[in-house]
Amino acid sequence: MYRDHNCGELTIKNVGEKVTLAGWVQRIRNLGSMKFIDLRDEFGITQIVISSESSITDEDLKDVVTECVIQVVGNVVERSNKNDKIPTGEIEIDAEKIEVLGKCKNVLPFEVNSDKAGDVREDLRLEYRFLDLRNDKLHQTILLRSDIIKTLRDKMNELGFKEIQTPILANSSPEGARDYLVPSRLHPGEFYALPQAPQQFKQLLMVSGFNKYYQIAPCFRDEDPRADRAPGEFYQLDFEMSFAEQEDVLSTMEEIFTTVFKKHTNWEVTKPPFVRIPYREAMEKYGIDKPDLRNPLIIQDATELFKNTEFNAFKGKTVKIIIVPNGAEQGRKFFDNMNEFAINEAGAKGLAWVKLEDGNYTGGIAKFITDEVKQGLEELGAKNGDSIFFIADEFKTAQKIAGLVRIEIGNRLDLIEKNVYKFCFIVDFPMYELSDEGTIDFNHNPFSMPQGGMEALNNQDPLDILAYQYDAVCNGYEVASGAVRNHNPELMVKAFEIAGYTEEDVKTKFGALYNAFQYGTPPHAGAAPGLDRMVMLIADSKNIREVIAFPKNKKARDVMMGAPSRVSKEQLDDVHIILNDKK
RNA sequence: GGCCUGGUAGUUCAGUUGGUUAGAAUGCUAGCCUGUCACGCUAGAGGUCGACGGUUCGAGCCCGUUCCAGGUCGCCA
Repeated sequence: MYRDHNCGELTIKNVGEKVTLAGWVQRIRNLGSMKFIDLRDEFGITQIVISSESSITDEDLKDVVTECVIQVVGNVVERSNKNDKIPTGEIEIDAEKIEVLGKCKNVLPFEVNSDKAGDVREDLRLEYRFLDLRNDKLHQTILLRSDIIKTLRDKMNELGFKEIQTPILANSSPEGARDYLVPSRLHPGEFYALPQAPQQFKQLLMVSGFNKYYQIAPCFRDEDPRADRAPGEFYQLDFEMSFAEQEDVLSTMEEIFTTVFKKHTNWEVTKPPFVRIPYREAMEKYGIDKPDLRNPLIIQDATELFKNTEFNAFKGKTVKIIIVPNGAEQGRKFFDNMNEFAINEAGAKGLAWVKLEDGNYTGGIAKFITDEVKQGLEELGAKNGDSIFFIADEFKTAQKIAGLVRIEIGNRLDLIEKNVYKFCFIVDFPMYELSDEGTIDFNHNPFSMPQGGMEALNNQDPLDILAYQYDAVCNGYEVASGAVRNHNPELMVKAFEIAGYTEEDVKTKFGALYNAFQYGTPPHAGAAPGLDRMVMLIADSKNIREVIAFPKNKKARDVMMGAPSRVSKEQLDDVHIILNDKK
């Protein structure tokens, strides 16, 4: 037996007991003839004391260094000096015997469990992730992730969902992100692909009559990462419901999100129903399809106001404005910095602004504000003491830049509401979009049901057709994406035809699904909340790698394990691969 | 792939206009210390200033190239 108690449970009630503890040496305080050791495990810290009367010699303590693993036998005694910062602070263990179970032979690459642990260079922390995970904050986040997964599973089961595993070795799908390929040994020249999502499998489960499916599903996409997007692999709470419409899925998500966020945080959580914002409205008001509703600023259109302007930069452009309440109190530097941001980070040509002070428009482009424009701006809500930013560009670009500027102003002026999770759904995504080459492309998910069905596909401008396609958004992060699926093979063929695919294409690329839909398919819909993002939000972390036990770095490399790596010639031969190393 | 920021003791950082031997904190090592809990005090070790090239009498600092890391855009059905 290595231990009979953990390091977080002994209290004043245990005084007099003889106990055996085991854990890591967090800190040694050597006062000469008397020594203290903070012994740590996942459950807490217990102080070990080696008194002057102890039979433990310095020789016995030779290998007892920071972060080694020891076993301690001793008696629980009441402390003369208590520590009210930790639950075990009223007692300590008077050590009789100390044995090193796991030596720490090497110099630590960084200080483990110090206040500064989170500031250490990230690539070093990733290389020694097993040490970094000893740090309490990160350690607790990974435990939190485990608890969240349990809450999700409990909730899904309670709602009648059944967890079903789908293949990891799947097939390459032509749409979407770049696939991770796995060469086949038995079939020379052929490849599996790791699934980007269990999309087709879960729809096939609906065809098979499974009423409600879910899975904590690993997804693999070979795309560049972001602070909120892990490279390579990530997890989704993937679910699908038969005989379901959009509202059935949205209310299910409301239930899931409020349950898990309320259980694991103290912050205020949006009460259902979450506001449903049509995609086009989101783009107009927030310039982005994942608006942070904690930010009170909104974008308004002022194109009409400036149609007769003398200001060349605005002529013939879409003009978006952001009115910043009490923004006039900001100094010149703030406006210069915002301008710099707009140009360098947002890709704007410039960022015009004015202040509204004592009834006058001052600064920036004030001289171009005519009486007519003044009146218009005031009708849009501008009042004394405000400042106004103007973004003029082509329609889509202006929207996008205004969106980025809105976020930046919110951050710089600290306008973001604190300690709250604000959820919304973005609905009515367009079915199609114009590609850079000017062709019609699927905007989002080719399996989504077009609103208006065959009628719409036949008669509407494809770019006007909306899909039953929705995202869940929380505090500016896309936390889920889903759709009512197109389960009608004829509709599917027509939908693909508009995007330039023939029926044959559909059959080759999505053969299983297309075929299955010929045999009686229930209408179905689903979504996939991102697990990593949820944990990130709940843990209030800015970086997705903080919520993953063994994350890859920005170049999708595992610097601890050394993946990816070269493999032997024999292994390559097995899978019929010859490397082209010339590049 | 583009852009932005960064790279100086084990770690986190400072380093003036280009000027003697590159500093601090922390960690580490040794010594002292009987109530510490981020113990304290004293001493010590520890540096290819990411790499390469250039300008200069002289480069951590200026210039060029390159590597690495993070952020961001592209990308992410």
